[in-house]
Amino acid sequence: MHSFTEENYLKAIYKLQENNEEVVATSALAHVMGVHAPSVTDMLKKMAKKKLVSYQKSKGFKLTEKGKQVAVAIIRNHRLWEVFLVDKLGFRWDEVHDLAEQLEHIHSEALLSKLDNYLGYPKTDPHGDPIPDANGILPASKSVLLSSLQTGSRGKFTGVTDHSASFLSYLDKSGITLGDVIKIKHVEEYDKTFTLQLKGKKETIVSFKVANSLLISE
Amino acid sequence: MHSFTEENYLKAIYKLQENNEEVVATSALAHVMGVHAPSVTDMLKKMAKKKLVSYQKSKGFKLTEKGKQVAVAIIRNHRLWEVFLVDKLGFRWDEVHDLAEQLEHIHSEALLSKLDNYLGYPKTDPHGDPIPDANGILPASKSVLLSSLQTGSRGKFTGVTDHSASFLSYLDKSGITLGDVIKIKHVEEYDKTFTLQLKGKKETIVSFKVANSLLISE
DNA sequence: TTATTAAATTAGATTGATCTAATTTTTCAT
DNA sequence: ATGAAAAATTAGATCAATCTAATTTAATAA
Repeated sequence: MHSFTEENYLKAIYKLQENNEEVVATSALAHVMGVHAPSVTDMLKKMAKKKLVSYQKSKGFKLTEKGKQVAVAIIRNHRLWEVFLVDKLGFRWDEVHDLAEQLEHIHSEALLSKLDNYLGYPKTDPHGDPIPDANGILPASKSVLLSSLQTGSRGKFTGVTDHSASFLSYLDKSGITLGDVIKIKHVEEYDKTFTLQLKGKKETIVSFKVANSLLISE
Repeated sequence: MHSFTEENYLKAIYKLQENNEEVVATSALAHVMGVHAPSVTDMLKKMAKKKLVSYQKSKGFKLTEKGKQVAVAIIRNHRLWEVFLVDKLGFRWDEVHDLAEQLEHIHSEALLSKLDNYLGYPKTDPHGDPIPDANGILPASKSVLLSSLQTGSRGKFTGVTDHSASFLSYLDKSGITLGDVIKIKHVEEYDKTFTLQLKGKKETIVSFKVANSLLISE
């Protein structure tokens, strides 16, 4: 099948494409992969030969349908393993990313389908990210950034855009938990600090940086 | 840490040593690893540099204490994952080997210790093989081959020496299950065919080849 | 004990993934 | 529209793991 390295490239390209549907730049990919640009060029040529990416010299590249399928399958693996690690083994949500990065490369349809069943066909991972189904269909999310909302609006906290352990444990410490209903009490003009009302808790003040990493639904 | 390849070499050397405490031959290791002899020589030099094996040119080699520790840790991983796959995910005992070969290379003390706890600190894997504890201690087994026993003896079926899927599913088909108490009714002089009495079942006849792959305790 | 066979090692190549340094292509601001 | 800066690619090396072919070392059988 594909090497771990190839799979990691595919995942990275997928995530870079997610934002805007544009082609991806060599330098951007090199940056997220933590390698130097010529390594990316080399790898892209190999993957282009396998029809995983469409690539035109010096013009950027994007995943083919086949490449997208592989990327989504790996993301499915990653997120299902994260659910396992948190729900079954008792890891915290800020501990599971690196482990899932290893587990996501286990190649077995049978394993993933049994795991999915064992976990009760979860729809989202511990960070609120949607889990693609076995056919690679990813439910479209209608969430928006808390930072884009105005005073008085309310919604449910359903995901994060920053998955770093430091941000996640900051949220734990602040008592902001996935699924909480949040109401915006006030937005400070000067520095865009948000004052939040969490159901059943006292008011919490968070910076713009934090508000800009929280996804809100409904 | 160590590469998957190195870990697989260590595991293979460990298994070859297990039988007799002698040094291992390059050709034997090449055979079980499915590579050609010069690859083994190269790899051994690398591993000798890392003090994982002691190696004297053209004289064979054996694991150092350090090498043994790594090998046992991988075997622990492998067997714990097999328990997970069978007990939690519902795989059959003849399906789990290849999957566990992938899972055993996940590097995380924390993961393994949580998995061990989640599984209830099992002592043996689904094939009856003992699981080393977190310190790498492997309980000595006192089992013997069924083929070495005489008519009239009885004991509990606690393990196999042939782990192939074909042998395991043959046992399923024949109704011979791990934990069964087996009594030897008769051993045919001519071809060493064994007639067995399984508790609560009718008599079963198995070939010497089969009797020679069943481990009996007590 | 010595010649033959078997096993192990060395030599030299290959493949995948990476690097640095040099070169080419693209972008973009004047 | 053209020249400087940025981005991408090519060229040439390196490292890990493997190979084949050639050579050396060890085992063994007459």
